[in-house]
Amino acid sequence: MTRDAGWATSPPMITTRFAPSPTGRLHIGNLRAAMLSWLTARKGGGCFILRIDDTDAERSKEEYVDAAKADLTWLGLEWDRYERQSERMARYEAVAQQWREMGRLYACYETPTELELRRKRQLSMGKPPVYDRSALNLTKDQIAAYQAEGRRPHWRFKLDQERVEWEDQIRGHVSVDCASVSDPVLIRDDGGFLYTPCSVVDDIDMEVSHIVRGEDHVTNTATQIQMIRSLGAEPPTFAHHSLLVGATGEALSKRLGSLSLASFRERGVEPMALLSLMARLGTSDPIEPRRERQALAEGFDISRFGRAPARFDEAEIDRLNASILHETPYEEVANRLQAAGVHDEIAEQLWLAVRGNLGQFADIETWAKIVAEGATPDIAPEDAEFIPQALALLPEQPWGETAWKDWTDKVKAETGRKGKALFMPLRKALTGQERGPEMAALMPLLRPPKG
RNA sequence: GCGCCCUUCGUCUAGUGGUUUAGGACGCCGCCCUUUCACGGCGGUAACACGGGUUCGAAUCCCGUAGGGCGUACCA
Repeated sequence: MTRDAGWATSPPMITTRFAPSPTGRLHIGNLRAAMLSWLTARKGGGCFILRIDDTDAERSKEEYVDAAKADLTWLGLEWDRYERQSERMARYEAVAQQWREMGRLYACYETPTELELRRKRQLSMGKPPVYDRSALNLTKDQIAAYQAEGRRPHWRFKLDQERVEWEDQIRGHVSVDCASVSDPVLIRDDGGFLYTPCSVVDDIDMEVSHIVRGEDHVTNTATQIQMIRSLGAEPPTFAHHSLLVGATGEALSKRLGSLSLASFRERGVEPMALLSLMARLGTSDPIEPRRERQALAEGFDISRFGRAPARFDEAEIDRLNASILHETPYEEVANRLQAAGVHDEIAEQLWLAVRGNLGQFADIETWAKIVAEGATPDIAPEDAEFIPQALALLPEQPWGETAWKDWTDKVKAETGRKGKALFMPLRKALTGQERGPEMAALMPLLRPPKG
């Protein structure tokens, strides 16, 4: 598929896809693949496909399909097109038949146990555990015997024993020798299609131009390129990103449960904190807190990602989360404040006074409560006499902009206290907290403490 | 076991033989702001995994060692 300059007056449309299998919740590793695919499409004004890889009827669950959509929607990673592989079985069947006719797909009768044994034997002899293609040499009688036994065949794609090479947008020049790769099983003995053929057929049919996925697919890519070419199509552009590892460098697969997107949501993480990290982690570009998805797409360049595994540190999320909150204007959270039960009359003032001290949005509730009900004062033993004395000097309500200064000036004059010894006890008496917003800004919203 | 990939400040990384006293971001530390903490602003600290080569000269090239990731499925 070569394009001449005259025809390609506009750049070719970029199409990417994210293809999760609904066998579990989406986790942070999935997000990396989804996010990079989404950004690749969005940056070029292209098309992002959400494709549910649900060909395995046994393990796929509808609840996970819904959950994946909910997770992506929560993050704002909207898709332009939605596909389900389970609805395309007839198409895969047709391609399989085409491959059979071409002699590229052949029936095998080994059981999983037999294959396992054979691999072990090869390993113990110091040989790579590559399928030996013995099914290709089966006689008619042997096949008949297997069938009489009730064995159903599984089907393998016959690889050309050649070196497959491509220019990967992240990994550079990649070369895989297919002579050292087993012919991939495409169809199981129960007739079910595996991931590989469906993916290949879909990517061709849906005109996917850029496949962005984890490096665990690098070897697959070689076999997929052969399949794509066997169908007369041109392989798309590939970008295989490194996988994430934990904060201490351990493989992330061990703790994916605690790293589900749902768990981040439940913990009160802002979607943009997650996206800000994922869009830049692994590049040398600064990981900046962003509130706009499009801003992330504009500075995005897939080729800036490195090949080394990147550490995912949850503390980074918390920092980004806080920074994002600190600079979020009132208009963007007005609805959420209302939902949190903050009175409209004070919502904006409260937000502007308190946002700089929030680690997560829900922290606003603490301050809303203090403002609405008054705080339970926190009085250190050494301030037991000082606080009642100071409270007696509190100005008349309503407290205005100068209330804090008026009060502290007065208390200072009466008691001779100054500096931290003056301000900290007053802060703790009024808010019950030892850290918090600028008191001058907060005081007009406060009321005298309880008790 | 074998194959592929990776290893620069605590973290993400720039760097493709001299322009490097190895750059940036985050963290950390300090200072400033605030007659308090936090928030914010400014500045500083800090690294080429190890061992051999090649070269006038190596973070950069080669070999080896160690460590890590991935693959080697009738998973994706």
